[in-house]
Amino acid sequence: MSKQTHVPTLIKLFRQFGYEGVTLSKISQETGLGKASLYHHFPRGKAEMAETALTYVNNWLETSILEILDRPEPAIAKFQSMCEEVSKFFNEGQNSCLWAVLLMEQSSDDLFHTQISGAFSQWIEAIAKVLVTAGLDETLAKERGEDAMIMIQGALILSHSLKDIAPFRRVLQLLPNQLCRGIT
Amino acid sequence: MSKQTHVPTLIKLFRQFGYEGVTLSKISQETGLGKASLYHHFPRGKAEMAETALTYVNNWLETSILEILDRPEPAIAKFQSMCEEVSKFFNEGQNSCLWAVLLMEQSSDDLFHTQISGAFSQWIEAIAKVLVTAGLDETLAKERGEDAMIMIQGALILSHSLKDIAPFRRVLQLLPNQLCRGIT
DNA sequence: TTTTTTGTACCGTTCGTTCGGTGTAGCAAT
DNA sequence: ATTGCTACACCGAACGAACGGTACAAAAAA
Repeated sequence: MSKQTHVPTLIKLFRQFGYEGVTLSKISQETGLGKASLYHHFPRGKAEMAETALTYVNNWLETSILEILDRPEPAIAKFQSMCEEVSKFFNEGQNSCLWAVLLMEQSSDDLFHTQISGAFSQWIEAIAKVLVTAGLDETLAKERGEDAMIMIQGALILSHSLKDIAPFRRVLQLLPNQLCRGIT
Repeated sequence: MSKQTHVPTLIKLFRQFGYEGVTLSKISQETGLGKASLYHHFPRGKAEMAETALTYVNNWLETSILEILDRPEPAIAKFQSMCEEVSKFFNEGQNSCLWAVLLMEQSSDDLFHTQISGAFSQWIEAIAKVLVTAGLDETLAKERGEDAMIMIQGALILSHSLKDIAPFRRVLQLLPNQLCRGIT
């Protein structure tokens, strides 16, 4: 079996239990691979497994989200498609965000911080670019991009805490218009 | 030394490394207490140490935040004081939130989820009550309370990711007016 | 003295990791 | 068709280290 086969399992585990919370036994159990086999695919061990999961998510950002925001469509339509994709990715708010999870534990921070920080910046920049093209001031556009990250991440935490996906749904429903407010 | 003396250290450790990321060795090192002493103060071990840290934070919520929101002042003034207190508590966005950290690792979720969920609900309810008193619709008021949680938590994650406290500061600066919008 | 607090040594378990392989498929050369 | 060789995916068993936790007696405080 290919190495890529087990990446979704890795993502699921790391975002559910965090880096320190995931054990090789759990990974072995969930993938059906022996511990030694895991080291065949990921010679640098647990760190490489988490990095691979992170790379997969960052790839989702580039191929799904950034692609949507680059389409030749009106800004509002792009943001609506983006929010649909986000909702699908996070299973309507029931999944947590791998970026946020790995950010929290500062132990492994330096290992992953570059990738995570870069992902956020890329996403913000892409949203800002859409808004600037639509005629918005550059500074304001970037703030709106940051706002999008803030609301998505905050909504994930709140929904996760209350065990109620309503806040997440509401945020994603209002976000497109909120980003476009004041655009001709 | 009293048990309460070392609670801030516990909070610092758990929010920095997460529940699984904190080891008794680290705690022993940071507090200067031997393992036996730790088990004297916290007979149920690591879980009790985390619970104590969590209880301390929940106590901060009740004595600081909920007290502010219960003062006989205009809504906008209450929210401004609240945001100042929040900014102080999170060291202008440089600290992460213990609630969010412990929420992330679902391994220990059932142990802490009740306390965390309760804290969020209390805070939301207190904000909503202020807004209802100021004449806002009940449903809308509760949504505004949720929005406050969303923006604070989201801003913490973003600021932590970008290693830039500007988004956190901006959110806290705008939050009072945002909560009060549409109030006579 | 009695109670509370601590240092030290230790317990069994599990951690991430590594060693030394097995089984299988392909692929030439014989 | 058989042989030898290589590449690959896989795994059981074990490693040293560190984990959370405990027993117990010395020491400090009351």
